[in-house]
Amino acid sequence: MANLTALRDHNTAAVLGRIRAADEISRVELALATGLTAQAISKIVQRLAAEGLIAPAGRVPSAGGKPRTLLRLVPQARWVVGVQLHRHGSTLVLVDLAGRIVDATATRFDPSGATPQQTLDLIAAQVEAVIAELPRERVLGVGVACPGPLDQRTGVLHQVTGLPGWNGIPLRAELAARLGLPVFLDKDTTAGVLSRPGAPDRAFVYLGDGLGAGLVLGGRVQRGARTNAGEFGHQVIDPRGPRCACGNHGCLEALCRAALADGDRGRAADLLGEGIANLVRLLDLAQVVLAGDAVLADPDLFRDRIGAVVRERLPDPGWQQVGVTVTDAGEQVVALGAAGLVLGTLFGESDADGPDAAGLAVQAPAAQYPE
Amino acid sequence: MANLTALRDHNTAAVLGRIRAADEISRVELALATGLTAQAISKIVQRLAAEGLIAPAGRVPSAGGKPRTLLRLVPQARWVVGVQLHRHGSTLVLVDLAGRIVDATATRFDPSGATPQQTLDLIAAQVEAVIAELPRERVLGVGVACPGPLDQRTGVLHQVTGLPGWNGIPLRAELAARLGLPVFLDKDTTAGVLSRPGAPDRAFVYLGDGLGAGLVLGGRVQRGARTNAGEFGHQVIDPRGPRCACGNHGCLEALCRAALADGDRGRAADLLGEGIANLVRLLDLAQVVLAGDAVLADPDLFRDRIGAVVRERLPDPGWQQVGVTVTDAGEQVVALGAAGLVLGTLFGESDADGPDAAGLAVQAPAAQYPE
DNA sequence: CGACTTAGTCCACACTGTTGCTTTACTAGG
DNA sequence: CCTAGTAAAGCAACAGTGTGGACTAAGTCG
Repeated sequence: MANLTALRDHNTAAVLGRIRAADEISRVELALATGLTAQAISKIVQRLAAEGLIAPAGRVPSAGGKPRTLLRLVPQARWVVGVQLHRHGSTLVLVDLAGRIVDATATRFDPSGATPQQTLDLIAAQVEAVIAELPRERVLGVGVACPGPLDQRTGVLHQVTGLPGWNGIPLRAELAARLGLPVFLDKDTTAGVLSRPGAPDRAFVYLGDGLGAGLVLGGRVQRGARTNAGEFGHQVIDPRGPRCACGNHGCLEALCRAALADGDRGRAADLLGEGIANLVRLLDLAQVVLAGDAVLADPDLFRDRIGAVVRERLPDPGWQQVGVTVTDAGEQVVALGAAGLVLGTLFGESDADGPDAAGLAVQAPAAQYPE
Repeated sequence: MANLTALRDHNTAAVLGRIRAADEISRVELALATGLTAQAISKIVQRLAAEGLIAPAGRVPSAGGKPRTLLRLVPQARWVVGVQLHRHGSTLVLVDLAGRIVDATATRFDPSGATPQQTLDLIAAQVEAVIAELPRERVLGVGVACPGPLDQRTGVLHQVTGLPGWNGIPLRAELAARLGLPVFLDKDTTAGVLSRPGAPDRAFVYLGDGLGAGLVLGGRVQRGARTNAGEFGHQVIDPRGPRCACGNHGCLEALCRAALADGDRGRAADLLGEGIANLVRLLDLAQVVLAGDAVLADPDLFRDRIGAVVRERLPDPGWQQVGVTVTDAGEQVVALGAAGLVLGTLFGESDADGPDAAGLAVQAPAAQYPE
């Protein structure tokens, strides 16, 4: 997969990604940013405009010549559905090209009280409901986020935590067959890191029932050899600490939950800060986004204390530029991130390249396309 | 940078990479592996053969038709020099296309006893000596590995540990000017992970004076926002542990060194195993390569105990496939990895794409090319 | 108003990988 | 030995990519 079509798609995605990142940008700046010639940008922009994805948006004051024409996304040109499936129900969001949540539904139900097939029927019905008013050809696809472990490449669930009976369910194929739309599946934390565009090296840290992380490294999602990267909570921070459900002692997750159980959010934040500082140094990250019930209960405290620990642990001024923030999407982060799985294919943030170094391997398609 | 030239280079590198990985491979298999058509492979192979990089190597028994022609690298077609610069001197290796060390020199000297300029002159002379007999146009370049921190993108050293006076030295440019060859610079641990081809998600863990890691994730080197990823040793494993030089308590590095100081290699291995298990789960790695003086002092012990800890900590059978080995390159790993920095550009393992998600950003060149 | 500057496009072009067909080189069967 | 069948590899024409040079559009400035 590295022919002329791939080249075009790659460049097109890069241009779209730049436009999204800049909100408004001129052709000249696009040429500069991508390294392509003005002529190539001109062609690509024409194609995108013909597809309705972008449109001119005013002009920049001239600097002694013809003024630059600003371009921007047409948010309503395409739509994407993001689904979070968790132990207590589902959350759906309808998202436009600009990444704005246009519609949302949260349903509480007990997935273990029904067969997976029934639950899939329910999810499919929910998706249909949310896109009912839209021209179907403008719906790019559906992203689904689940607790792991799962196989992102094949779209099959494994022993999903708290959902017995789902082991081996080919969720992606099942849903694609029901909907007739492209479906993407990934871990909830991995989806979370795609909830908003961000730095090329960043982490999404989710402290809820469990503790997990999603990683974007070198501008691409890190999924790992078995697409289950992000096990952040079970690192041993204190071998004499309390026993964790995973069998070890003093896992970061166990320590944080113990602190939260004591009502001591400050301690939980400090502990989490230690783990995040380790993470930042290991991977040289520029940005950390926090989320999860526990964090959302007191966002400022977590942001400030974790930021403080990170600054303390990374004294070198060169490292000071680590942005620690709490997600602005609240409880919809993961569903929004699931939508991001689909949008990423358009904007070039997902690693459509697959596992191969050179991006040329024969690859399992990242999405299930209906036949 | 994503034009036809880039496309060709990308495919060429992918084909070369496949040939290296397979040792011997036919055109048909190359087409299958890369997804390119047989015709495209035919053209690329012709070009590579014309450049002398590959040559036919026998045939596969026919299965009822024209037999497949096997292709393989011509190891002597190109050469690469790898340099490790450390606190006590330098190690040089001359490496052929197959990654074999053809010549090697290790020199002990005190870099702090001379000006950086003098040391650079010395290194340049050593490189010249090792390539003296070779046709210069067949020397692809020189890779240099240093302790961090440094800026890989600009090729400038920062406050290198143990080498005062080197802060701000543009090592890459200086050396390229002296040699008239492309020069690549990177952290020693990052170089180490490129010492041999390996899994797309792997780590190189070096336990010597310090403790660091090099990471290849999703088939690309993880360098991070400031190209200083790999700070593996200063994760806090035990907050009540001994004080570390970095100011924190109970860093993995401090604990390991304390164990080694006690003569207790087993404890050091177990501790390191914990850290590595955390790493494997966080990034979902398939392979871990161990190196460093401490490990080489008793390779089997480290391999076996770390392997055992990893298997114990990752009980899910899906995770069992983590290969833990000790490098076969001994004390020359880092220098060999420095050579790998150069070879990677040929075989498509390095991330020539730079930090941008789509690989299209205007980028600082990864190598310094002489003018 | 005219000279100048910058943005953006038209057109011919070089070069990529692809498609359809042919040649090469072997096995199998009479 | 000959013929049919099969698979690998190359040839030639082609579609589509980004590029380079010339040209047009739309401003500023003196």
